[in-house]
Amino acid sequence: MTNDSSAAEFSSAVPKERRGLDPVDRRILELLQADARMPNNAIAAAVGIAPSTCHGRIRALQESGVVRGFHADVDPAATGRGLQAMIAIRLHAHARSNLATFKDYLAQLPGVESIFFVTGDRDFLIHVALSDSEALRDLVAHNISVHPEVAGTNTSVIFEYVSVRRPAG
Amino acid sequence: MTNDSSAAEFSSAVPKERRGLDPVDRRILELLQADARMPNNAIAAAVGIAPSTCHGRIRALQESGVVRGFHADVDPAATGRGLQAMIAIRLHAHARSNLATFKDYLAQLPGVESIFFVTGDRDFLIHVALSDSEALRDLVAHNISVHPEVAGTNTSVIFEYVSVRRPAG
DNA sequence: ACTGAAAATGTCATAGA
DNA sequence: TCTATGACATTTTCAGT
Repeated sequence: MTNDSSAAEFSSAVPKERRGLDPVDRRILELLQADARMPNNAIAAAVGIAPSTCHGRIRALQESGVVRGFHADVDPAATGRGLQAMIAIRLHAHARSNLATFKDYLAQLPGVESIFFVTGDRDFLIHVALSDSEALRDLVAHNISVHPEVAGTNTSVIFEYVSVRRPAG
Repeated sequence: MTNDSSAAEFSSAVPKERRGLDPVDRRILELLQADARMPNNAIAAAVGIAPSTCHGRIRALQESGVVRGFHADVDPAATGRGLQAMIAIRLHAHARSNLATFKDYLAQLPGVESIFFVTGDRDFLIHVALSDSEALRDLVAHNISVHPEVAGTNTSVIFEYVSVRRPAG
């Protein structure tokens, strides 16, 4: 299993946080991405290590920030927000100094699912999920367009949104 | 199994799938969105119902499709994909009949995190996470732009991506 | 819908490779 | 340092009420 050469000494002494992830770690991550509620011992069996070792690895992955959290994927339509849109926002040139503040403002708006701060002809893209077109119009008209830093917006309705989950490999 | 109280009969006989969500259900959903690994009995205590009842509600929410799954949030940078981008894709007018096929093609490409099928001047927006700019260039040049159905692409690098989690309310 | 018991699971301490 | 085994605490699950 382990070789007895002196080189092995060095490689195993390196802390895990500073190295790349093991194949085993990557496999654990894939399984947890597919199902965050998969039991620890089932994960251990799937990747071929002991449950306690697996538990320690998962804990290390969380504490090192590789795993940022575990979240339920809730259907927006089921909670009364069946209309999704992508709103592109362009800011005035002089307003680009305090982008963090504007980002926090966007995060507080109702229905905002995610925020992309991008290069190119637009500054922000925000993905929103709202009850209906009236709520979308209100959001853009009353909360975004009127903002003094906003130079312009461009709203696209989302017909379909797919979050791609990669299979184990 | 059957109770003899006529009043309780009516209120409990309504199937949960056809009604709107209870305030208790909504609270459970919020907690699970914040932390999918929160223990059932902790959720039950937080929302003020018995663990068995809470467990039944969570199972019903899953089976009715309100909860689509539980997923680990893994930092893309930690798995060697530190460069994120949003690629806008415009299709040829004649190619818009088989959008589902093209969507499946996109979903199979490496690094694709999510796909937005939108209205407006673009047809698709895809959020990708890749190792470096070379991988991004390869993806656009060799896998997207060359596709016969693609009329044009527009790539924006993502400086920051924030997934907004709404607090309990 | 609640309570309590049994089964399954998660967690931690200790020890070996 | 990584891994494995076993004891213990917690949680899930299912019975009855």
